[in-house]
Amino acid sequence: MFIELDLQSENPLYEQLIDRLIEGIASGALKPGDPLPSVRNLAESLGINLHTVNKSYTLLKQDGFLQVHRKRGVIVQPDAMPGVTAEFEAKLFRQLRSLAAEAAVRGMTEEAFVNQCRRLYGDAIRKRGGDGQ
Amino acid sequence: MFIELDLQSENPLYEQLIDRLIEGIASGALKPGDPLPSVRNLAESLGINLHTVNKSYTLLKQDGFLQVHRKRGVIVQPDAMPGVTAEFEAKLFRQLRSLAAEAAVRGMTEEAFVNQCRRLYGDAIRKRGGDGQ
Amino acid sequence: MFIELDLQSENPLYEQLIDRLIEGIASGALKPGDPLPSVRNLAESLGINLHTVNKSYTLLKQDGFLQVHRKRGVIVQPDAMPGVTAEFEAKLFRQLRSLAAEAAVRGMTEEAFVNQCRRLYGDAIRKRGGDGQ
Amino acid sequence: MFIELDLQSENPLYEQLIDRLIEGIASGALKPGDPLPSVRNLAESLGINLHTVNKSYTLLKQDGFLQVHRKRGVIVQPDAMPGVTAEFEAKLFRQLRSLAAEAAVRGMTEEAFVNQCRRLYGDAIRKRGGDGQ
DNA sequence: GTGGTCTAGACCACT
DNA sequence: GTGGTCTAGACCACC
Repeated sequence: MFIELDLQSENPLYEQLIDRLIEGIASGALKPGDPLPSVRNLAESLGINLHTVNKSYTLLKQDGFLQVHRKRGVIVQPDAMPGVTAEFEAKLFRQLRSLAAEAAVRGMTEEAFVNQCRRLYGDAIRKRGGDGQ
Repeated sequence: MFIELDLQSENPLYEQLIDRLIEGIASGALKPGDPLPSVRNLAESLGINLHTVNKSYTLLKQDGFLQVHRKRGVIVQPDAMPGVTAEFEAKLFRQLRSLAAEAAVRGMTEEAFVNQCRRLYGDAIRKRGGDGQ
Repeated sequence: MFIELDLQSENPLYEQLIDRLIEGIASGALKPGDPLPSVRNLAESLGINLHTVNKSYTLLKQDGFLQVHRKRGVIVQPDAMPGVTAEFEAKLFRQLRSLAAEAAVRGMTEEAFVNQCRRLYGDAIRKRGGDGQ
Repeated sequence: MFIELDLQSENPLYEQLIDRLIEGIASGALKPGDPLPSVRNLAESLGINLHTVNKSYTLLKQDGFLQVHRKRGVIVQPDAMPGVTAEFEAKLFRQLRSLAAEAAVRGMTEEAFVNQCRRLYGDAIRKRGGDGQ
């Protein structure tokens, strides 16, 4: 799990971190039950503040992607991952609609757009069953 | 062009307005050369601040989606729309990667995800050749 | 809305504030659509930190009790309040079970316990339709 | 007395254990004078730290629910259980007020709320006179 | 040592 | 002026 954050991005750090962690779960680099670094460790290794990491963890916990175990610290959800909720569908709809419209206006064909979607989904799960590093 | 903005959204109003306008262009509701309402008019009819509309127009002009004519006011780009720039590709990549990863983790299959992408692209251009009002 | 927090309580301040605000909504002191003090104002008038108030507001927003309006600031949910979710039922179950067991062991009769429950529910909604102060 | 603790709960383990033991007394599974497992045994069978069990026992002893006999070890209070103290009344008041308010806001009727209270009280004492194992 | 909470002070985007 | 984000430093409860 090498995580890099873009300090210049318009996206807040805690959201970038959330994205990287979900991508890690999708790719299999982070497997159900795997321990995550402590808030302090991760903050230090990323060069950001402890509270920022804590916010990411807390939000991921609220959504069911992580669990906070009394003794084991923070771990990847070992039971069922959250499914496709209405909230996620709404978010997916909103963001895809906006991206699709701009792609169309810019002259990207449906096939080019759809292929990109397919490619990135494939990339996301590429390492599934892999080594975890 | 009925435009609705969500005052409770986390997305800033000016971005929502940009999205709606690009969607209007994609769908054909706004055609190249079509005049847009004046900043003042649109602001009033949407019930938002004049500066907010102005910001949206300015950004769309910078990206080449709109033109400001001395007398005709703001119009939809009558010449070539901006193409698929590196910037847009990067944005598309970033957002799709994040959405795809979350979709995968939530158990959405590749086909379901890709179909949703295709459907929304189709929706975006559905009215092309239509009346535009 | 006179709110008092117990700085000595074992309950965190942000939870106490959440409780007081929900009680305010239940009693009718806070009506749907009513504006809430700004984060800074409330923090100052309560003598606590701005971030603590912010945390309470954020959690109440996530649960659907409050809305954050672009222009109007934070307001009480003007549409439908969140209903009896599975999460709330679980929380209610857990806490009531524990309280009921201890009450029983301490010799409180079922009628005494139930009456207390009824009385506090009545208290909670007592001012409904009242003046709002 | 099958006790299960939730390692992911926000409630500390020692509080969960206290709750389970009081529920055991309420239901009759634990009768006045009954011996409790030693700190060491219980800790091992629950898979938690010895100090955690010790803390629960100590607090229950302080409140009068348990006694520590020189030779018989820890036993359930054989004489009069602690009654309805001012402290307990205050705790009951605080927690019920908060739950009742949230229930009301979420649209739970007084009857539904009170019925749930009555049901859980009934559940708590259901096994009284039963076998205790 | 862990996460949770609170305080303090600062900057920014949005309206 | 509003909420949102980030940093910094501190204390505490739990294990």
